[in-house]
Amino acid sequence: MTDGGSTPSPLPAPTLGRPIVSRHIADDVVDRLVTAVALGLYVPRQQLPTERELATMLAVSRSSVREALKQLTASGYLEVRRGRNGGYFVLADWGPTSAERVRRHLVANWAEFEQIFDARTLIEPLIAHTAAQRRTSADEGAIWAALQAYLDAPDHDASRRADGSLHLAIATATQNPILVDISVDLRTRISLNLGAEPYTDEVRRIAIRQHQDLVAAVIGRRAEDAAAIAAVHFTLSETLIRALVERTEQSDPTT
Amino acid sequence: MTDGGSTPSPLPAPTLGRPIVSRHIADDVVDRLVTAVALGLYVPRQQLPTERELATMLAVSRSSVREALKQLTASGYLEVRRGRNGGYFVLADWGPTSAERVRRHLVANWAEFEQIFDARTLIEPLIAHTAAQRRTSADEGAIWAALQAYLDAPDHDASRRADGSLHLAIATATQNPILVDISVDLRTRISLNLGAEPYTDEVRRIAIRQHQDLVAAVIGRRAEDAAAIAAVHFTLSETLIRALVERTEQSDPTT
DNA sequence: GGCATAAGGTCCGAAGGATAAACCAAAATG
DNA sequence: CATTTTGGTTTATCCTTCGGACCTTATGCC
Repeated sequence: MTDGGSTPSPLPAPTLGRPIVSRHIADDVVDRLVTAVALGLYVPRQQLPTERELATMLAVSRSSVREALKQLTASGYLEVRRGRNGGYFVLADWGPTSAERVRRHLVANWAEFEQIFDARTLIEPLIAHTAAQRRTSADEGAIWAALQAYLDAPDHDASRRADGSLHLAIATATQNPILVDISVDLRTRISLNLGAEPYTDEVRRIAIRQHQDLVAAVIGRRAEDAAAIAAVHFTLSETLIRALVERTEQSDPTT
Repeated sequence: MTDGGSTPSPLPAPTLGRPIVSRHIADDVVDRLVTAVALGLYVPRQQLPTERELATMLAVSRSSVREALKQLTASGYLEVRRGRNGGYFVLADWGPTSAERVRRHLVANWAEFEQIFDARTLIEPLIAHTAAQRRTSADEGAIWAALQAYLDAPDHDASRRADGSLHLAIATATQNPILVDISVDLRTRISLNLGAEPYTDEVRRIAIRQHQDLVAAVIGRRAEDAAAIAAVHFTLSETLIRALVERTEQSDPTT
């Protein structure tokens, strides 16, 4: 951009940000579905609504839904079965399949991960703090139920799903939908890029204890404690990812 | 949170959220331009880039830019002059023109305002706190320059613009773009709905003092102080808006 | 076995957006 | 007065989306 010479300020070309890209409906549908699965709304082996149902639910044409499902199937996220009782099913091994792909994906988006984790360890304690201050008795019930569901989770997937519900219930207790959105957004951005947060059994034991403490603090209105526990708890995910990266980097340092 | 679906079924279909609506390119352009003006990138009486320039900058067709400019002109946000040295100019009295429209707009979006202000008074202190801890010497220079520009602002518009730059500089000092985005987003959502934050001269005196204190705390790495000052400072806007609503409600309680 | 059913798979045409390009009209500059 | 720079207009074309109609596959039930 050449200097016109008539502008008094040293900003001849005020940037308006990135170019506007026209997104297709199918891309929006993909985002919705990926987010839904990432948040545990649909779990592996579960069947999605039929194409026609999805089209109605999302108020888009079946063609657009089909385009989205086609992309997700091609990416290995979904499996399709034909005929009666057929439909689209969530696949178990979500996201990048090989360690190499995980590593490549992680390092490629490392800067973004750092930012997300950082923002999370800053904001989630604030959410926990606020939730402890503001939670209603209805929130108490929801949080307690979510914790119970988490403790009772029979398998890995159910546990991951319940984890999401629990944190959602706590965020909801802030009484502020914007904070809920931010929390969900941050978690989604991690889950979207990873397929899922890593979640070994050892980690689960630690998380169980932390979740119990966090719930106790929020319900007991001990805001400072809740914030502190949340700070530690959300550092856990970050530690895990870092360990995962280092592991995969060791196993395959080339390429 | 209202119940979206009214289907009598016992919740067999997990909700995927709101229907997907296809947004037009022109709407995106409108959002960009409104945001740019709301953030002070363009001030009243200033000329926007030409249609052809905007089309190139945003990587959309001139037709789409024209559609957006047409909407903004029809809404009273922009003025257009033809011929050489013509173009689109930002109008001075931005946003709803009559008090009645302000009032209607405010009460219609009141729930959202409450949420935004609440989230802001929670998050901005966190940002100030973090900025005080992490600010580099480069940030110090930028923040100091922004404060100077704010103090030197000759008129109302320049002051408002400098206010935005100052808070942007502080958010940037957190070293986390996600936090910057959140801060900008919250401010934009207020400015978008209001046209501008109210900004009387009396308020400006208070804000000047608060800005000086805030900058001193951030630069002095006094995180707790910075958070406390930010908490007070961002309450100011809320108080103002509430006063504005009550005033307009008094002046015209009907309709 | 055979048939109805419920799913995905395919195809087509209509309608509307978005784009690019050419051209018209107005106003300032020299 | 001619040139230039701006917005204003028109047109042709391509792509997306939609809403159907219809085909294919496989299950469940008689």
